[in-house]
Amino acid sequence: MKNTNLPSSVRRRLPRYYRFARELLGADVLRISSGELSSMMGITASQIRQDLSLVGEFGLQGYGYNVKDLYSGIGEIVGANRNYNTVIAGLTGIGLALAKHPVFDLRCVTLRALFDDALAGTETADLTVLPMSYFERWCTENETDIAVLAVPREMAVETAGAAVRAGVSGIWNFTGEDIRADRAKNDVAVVDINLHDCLMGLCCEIHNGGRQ
Amino acid sequence: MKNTNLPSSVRRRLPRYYRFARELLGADVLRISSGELSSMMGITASQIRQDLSLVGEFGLQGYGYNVKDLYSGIGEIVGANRNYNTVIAGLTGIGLALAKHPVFDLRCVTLRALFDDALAGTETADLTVLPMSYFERWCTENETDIAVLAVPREMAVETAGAAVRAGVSGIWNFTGEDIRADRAKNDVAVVDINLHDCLMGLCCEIHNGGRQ
DNA sequence: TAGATTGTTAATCGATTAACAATC
DNA sequence: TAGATTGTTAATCGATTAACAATC
Repeated sequence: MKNTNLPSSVRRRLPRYYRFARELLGADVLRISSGELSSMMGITASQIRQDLSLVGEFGLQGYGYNVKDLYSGIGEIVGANRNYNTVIAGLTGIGLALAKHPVFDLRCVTLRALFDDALAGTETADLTVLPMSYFERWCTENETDIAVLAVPREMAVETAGAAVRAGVSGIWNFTGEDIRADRAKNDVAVVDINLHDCLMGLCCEIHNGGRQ
Repeated sequence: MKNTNLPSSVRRRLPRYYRFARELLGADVLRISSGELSSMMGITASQIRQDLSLVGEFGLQGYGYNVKDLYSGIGEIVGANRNYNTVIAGLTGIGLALAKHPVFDLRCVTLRALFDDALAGTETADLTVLPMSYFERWCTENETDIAVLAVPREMAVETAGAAVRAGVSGIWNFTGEDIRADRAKNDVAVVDINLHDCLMGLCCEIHNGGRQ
């Protein structure tokens, strides 16, 4: 690891680099040049070299990047070697789909508990669903790292509050209500996924003539 | 409408402005200043004034912004007054959740058809699910604007190709495979939602000490 | 009029790209 | 050695912020 104080623009690209590195590794590719990676990823070779040089030192002049080093190097910065205990609150709609989604095959993320009143007591994804009233206490007692919020929008703020009080480190919010880091607490990372805004963004791109 | 050639940074923020304008309108707020909006949205008042002045002229010096004008003005640029015929391909997991999700209550987006082999013939969201083999022809014959891809990853490229051949204007891609505009066609807008990258991004933020 | 708040300009800041010397 | 490709610097480009005159 070279520089922990990466520009946020670079840090935001890391998960994608990491995915490509993993896929190359899975395909038994040993080395790759910035030029090849550039055409695979659709970004400039210059940007790739600039980014990767800030992240670490896995390149070899005249040769390219060693895929294995790339994968483990990015993994370290991205935090893929730790384990993140994760829970989902709300299983009506998106929550249930996420519980079964391959995204939770990520080695570093472990789904530990599911909360939903209507489905409490049933089994999903090898877990027994718990009622929402258990949410805050369970998260507090079980060192929860990530809370996925998929409750109805009206419950969003309340549930986010419970997650923060329970001491989670990150919130992945699908409720449609903005949670935002500044509303939570300084040391809680928040990613708001607003499907509404996102679809409207696509409409906007279409309306203004696609790519431009 | 003032300037169609908005910087993309501004255009990307429009859906969120639009959402806040709609909510203010729903709450019967008649006027709002950049300062008030700033604290609601968590961005600077300066950026709001800069952005909105590029978008149109709904501000009044000494008064603020007329919420109704704001809503209709942004709606026009964002393309909210048209109708987008939309289909979903793949109902295992995320696709089914999306079909039932309030995101499709957006007035300008109309869900017209659902495609899935396992569920073909059943009813969902007031529509009879069609088999995937009908996908391309149906989209061609029914002037489809947006195709939501939620098929298994292995089918992603094939299904995206079918959508492009059918002449859709936009693709909302949840498959986990990159589709990207440059892989599709110049006049097709693509929004890739990669849940995997997104969750890894949250892990990365947590690992590097939350917000910084 | 006085107070408030926009629209706009200029200054700053950060991100991307181009170019090339260093080096395997 | 010759060829290839990185790492890094400098140049460009774009986005954000600060400041204030214009104006309701």
